[in-house]
Amino acid sequence: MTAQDSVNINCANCQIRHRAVCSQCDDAELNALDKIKYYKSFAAGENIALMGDEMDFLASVVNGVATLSQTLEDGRTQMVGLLLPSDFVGRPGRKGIIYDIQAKTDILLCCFRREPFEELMVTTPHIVQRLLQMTLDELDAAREWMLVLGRKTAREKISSFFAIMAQRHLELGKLSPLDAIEFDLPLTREGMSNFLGLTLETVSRQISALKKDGVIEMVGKRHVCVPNLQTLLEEAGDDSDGGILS
Amino acid sequence: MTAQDSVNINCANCQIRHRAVCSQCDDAELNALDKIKYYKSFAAGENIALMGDEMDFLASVVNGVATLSQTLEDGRTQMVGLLLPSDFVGRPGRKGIIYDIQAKTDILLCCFRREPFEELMVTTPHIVQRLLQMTLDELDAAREWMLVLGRKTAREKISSFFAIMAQRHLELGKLSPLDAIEFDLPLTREGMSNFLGLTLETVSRQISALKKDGVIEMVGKRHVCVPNLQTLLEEAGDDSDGGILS
DNA sequence: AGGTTTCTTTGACCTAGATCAAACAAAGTG
DNA sequence: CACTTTGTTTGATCTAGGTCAAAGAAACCT
Repeated sequence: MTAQDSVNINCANCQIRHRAVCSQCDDAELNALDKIKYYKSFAAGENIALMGDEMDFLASVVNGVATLSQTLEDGRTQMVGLLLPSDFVGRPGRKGIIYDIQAKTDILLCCFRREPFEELMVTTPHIVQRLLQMTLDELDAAREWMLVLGRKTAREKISSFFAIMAQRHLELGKLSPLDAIEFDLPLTREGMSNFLGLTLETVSRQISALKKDGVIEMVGKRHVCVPNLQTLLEEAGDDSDGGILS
Repeated sequence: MTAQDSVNINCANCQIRHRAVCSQCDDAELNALDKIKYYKSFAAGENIALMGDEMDFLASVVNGVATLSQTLEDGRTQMVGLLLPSDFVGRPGRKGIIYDIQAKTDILLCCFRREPFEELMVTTPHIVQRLLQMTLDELDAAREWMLVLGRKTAREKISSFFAIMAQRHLELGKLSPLDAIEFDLPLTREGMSNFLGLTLETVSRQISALKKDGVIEMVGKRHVCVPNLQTLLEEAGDDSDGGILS
């Protein structure tokens, strides 16, 4: 009922067609997928699934943002995945959900019924191959994130998060890495604190500090402007290579 | 030259045959793999590959332990992977190594030449399918680890690490989860500190504390005895389900 | 417009774990 | 066997980030 009707969606005009799990499929394979798919949207804040649930579909995020998170008995929670457009939701071969999956903005999913999808995985190598690539990329991202969680200071953590957002934005957009980059934060301060293993107060303080030091500019609470990506990367600690125009 | 000659290794008597990347292969497929593989061993402490290297093989760990880790400019390092027997080393489709890979004990790898292995991946669905399963498992493990890094206390972190070791040991062994579990630590105190995002002093202190409280017993510096797994799991904070005999 | 509710910022204080330092233990070496 | 080297333990102190508290600020009601 949200973005779903604004565009009449189908594979031909799909925005994530070239990045999602179906990106390596030919027309016949796409056709097979089309038969087992349906669109479903969730409102911001809504739970897509909770730990312990069974999910009878797998999906691609078409637009919007969702998170995966884990919570300890006493309420401490850690985000373990950030699902952006083209990302895959759910695990083939296992119905049971082991993370909470929550929509952070209004979100539209392209859902595949589990049974026939898993059958397609056997007969359609392109799907498994693409899924393997995507999973390997997620694993790399998770490992980068582990470095952030385990070894970076609060300021470096916030900078790293902004850098991830900025770079995601760069990939999708058309701008040069030398321009200023602007984007909206998909998470509240609390969301960021759960992403980074901090408290929301520390997140707020570090954002204020980065603002004061001119590393970022804020328009309202959610809109960020990064005047110089290189400076931000240095603050994040993963400067490494001179890294221009990679 | 270590474990390699103690057993005359081949697929028929391979200890990891049923868990590794080749576990779903039939005889013909195994035969194709056999043609492109060779064994290679590394001594404890030796680097298998360093960040920036190119690796012209992919491999399964046959025996021994290796680690993946990332290091910041100023020397802070975070372990991001622990490679145990049957685990897969290297990323198909990317020669460039983005983590340091180091042998922590003497280790034996079953190496596949990259080019022909990647060709096999196209023609042999069983390999890609198994690799996808294994990668999804690693991703789950990485996410569990993110919760540890981001939200657990030092005591919980150490307990979690011991719990992982104990459970790995349970899987391979034949004992009941109600027995006492014994195993050797594959890492030094510093290794554990890099695994858990702590300093080695904190690791040492927390081990002493767990020992004093009877949660674990130590024989020498490296051999651990867990008299009661349930108690350890409670200390680790992931008690959750009553969890007997799962 | 007044009144919730939700999110954010900032201040004051405290503590878990880091840092600095020293002694000890075990293993390898000449 | 004395002598490094490498790993471990324990103590004393410090500090980054957590906790507790309160006051904005924005959005959403009715």
